[in-house]
Amino acid sequence: MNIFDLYLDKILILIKKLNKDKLIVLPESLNGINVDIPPANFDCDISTNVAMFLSKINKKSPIDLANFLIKEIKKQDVLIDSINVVKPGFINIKFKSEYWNNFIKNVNDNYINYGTNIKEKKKKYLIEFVSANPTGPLHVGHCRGAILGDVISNLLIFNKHDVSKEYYVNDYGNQIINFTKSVYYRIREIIYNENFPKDNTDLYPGDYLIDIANNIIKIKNDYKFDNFEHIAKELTLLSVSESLKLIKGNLANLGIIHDKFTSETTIVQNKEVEKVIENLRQKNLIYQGKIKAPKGDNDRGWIERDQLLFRSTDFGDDKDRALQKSDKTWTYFASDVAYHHNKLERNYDVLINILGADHAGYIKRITSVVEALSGSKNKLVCKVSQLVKLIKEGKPFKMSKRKGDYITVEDLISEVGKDATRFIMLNRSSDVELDFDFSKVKEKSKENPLYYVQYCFARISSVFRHVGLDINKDLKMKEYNFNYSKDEMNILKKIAEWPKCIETASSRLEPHRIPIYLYELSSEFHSYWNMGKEDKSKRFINDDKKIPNDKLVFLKIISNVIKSGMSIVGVSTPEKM
RNA sequence: GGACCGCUGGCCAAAUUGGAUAAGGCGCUCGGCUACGAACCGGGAGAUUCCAGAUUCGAGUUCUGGGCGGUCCA
Repeated sequence: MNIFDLYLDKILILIKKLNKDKLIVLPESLNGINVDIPPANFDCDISTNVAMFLSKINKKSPIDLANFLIKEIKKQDVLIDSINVVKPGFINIKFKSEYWNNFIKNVNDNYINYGTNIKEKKKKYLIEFVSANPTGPLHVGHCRGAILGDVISNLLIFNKHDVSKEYYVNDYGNQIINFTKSVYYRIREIIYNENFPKDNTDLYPGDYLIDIANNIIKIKNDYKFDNFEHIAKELTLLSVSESLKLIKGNLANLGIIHDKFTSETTIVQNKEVEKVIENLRQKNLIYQGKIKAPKGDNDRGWIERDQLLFRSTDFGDDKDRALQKSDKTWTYFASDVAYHHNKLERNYDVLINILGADHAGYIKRITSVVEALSGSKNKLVCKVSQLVKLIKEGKPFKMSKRKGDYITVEDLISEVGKDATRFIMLNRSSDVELDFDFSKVKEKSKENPLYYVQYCFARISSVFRHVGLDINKDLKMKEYNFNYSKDEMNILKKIAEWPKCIETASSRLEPHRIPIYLYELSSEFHSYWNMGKEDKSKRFINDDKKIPNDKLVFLKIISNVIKSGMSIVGVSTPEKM
């Protein structure tokens, strides 16, 4: 129940009728007329710009047109308490308490789905996120995109879409060979007491490799591990599988479970790369050619090579992209093209990729390919999360996988906790770099906005506890004829904004709006709570140790919205803290 | 050289997607627990929204040009 959308529909019907009656003129498109939340300092519930929008075409001043329109609006809506025209031409409407009682009843009766966007057409989504190389456990840098992807999934699911969460495993190529070699040397270190070649910078030095090595030795106790080439294939499979175990464990600790893991090796072995290239060739989008050196880069010794290229410039990319290296092996891009073709063949309405800022340059070429293969520009949506700037003891901290010098997801969770990690990573627009001061977050965990919202829920729970009611049970009300105070109305109006928050967050893939909304709602609630110290009428429990029905419903719908918001964010709402 | 992201009080930042007097937090400052939980609240100081143009009833938001920071470019 989105009261803003509902009222917009009403207004659209009205102006169409007025147009039919030749009382006003309408432009071709009515996009731009909206019904919104008025600023806090106006004593009204909703606000519309309809008069300003129509003023020009009607050759009337917004104010005059608004004055005409408010008479018509008032005629057809008996639940309006007051309606007036303000400065540039806004129409502000305040509803009678009957309207709000209906609203509250509706919200309370359907609280599980309150906020769900019922107008949205149900779609099948495939969302790919994390997809970190399977060469070790996840570190803090992976965290943000992981949480972003997971919460976007939750949002889409909340809006009743069909969502499949997928992880693309890059288990093919040089990185993986080096990784497997590293495991091999660790195994030899354990069995034969040989030193791990620490000066070989191609290898991965991290200690977790020792655990992986030990696990593999247990599984393959009949192996001698005396010739890398002989066992490379099997050792690769084992190493990747062990590494994925670590990663899945990390993700599970963050509260993230993917539906499917797709292996790059499998894509390549099934000849899917050849198939998709043939497909593109038939569309005349493939050719043998050379890429020009980037300008201003002449001093780095650019050699022009003859390569198999995809015409991504046809789709707005700034250069065509290589599918095959000069040694005829496929590029990373080529297998990714095949992977996206694979996704497309599985018939989703929308594909979403969550990428880190360091891969943003990759977006144009991959969206180009998907457009080429699917014929649709909006089939693939890429969402970039900007980097997390790590700060340790006041100084920027550069992580290096090579040196084994990085903060893992496990470190983070054991220090800060899953819930706080999720909330912090989400509390900011993904377009903005995030300063993550490791030591500060540890110290100040109590200042974390997570606790602020959780505390709000805990306070409400405590009221329920005091009067012997269960906050988790449905609240049945026979009658809704309450008269809420102005302070209470402000909070209820905030509750009315919830569906709008969900809609924007979901349509724009901006889940950070949810923690921000929850914080604002909590803030208004805490403020109201404290009023009870000075003014007994604002307390929930009265002198008879009972709670009046109006206050009970009031608390219940607030707690429901917090609970449902927090579950989208993927964090808990404890009843006691 | 190009692409993408950002630029809003001392610091971190939000902004109903073009709306009304630009939120909130940290820090600073003054105040509030004999409690439905102070992990909270109230008051105060602090702004030319990087610069210059343009679009219009109206620009932090759109467009053009420029500046700074970040990320990336077989």
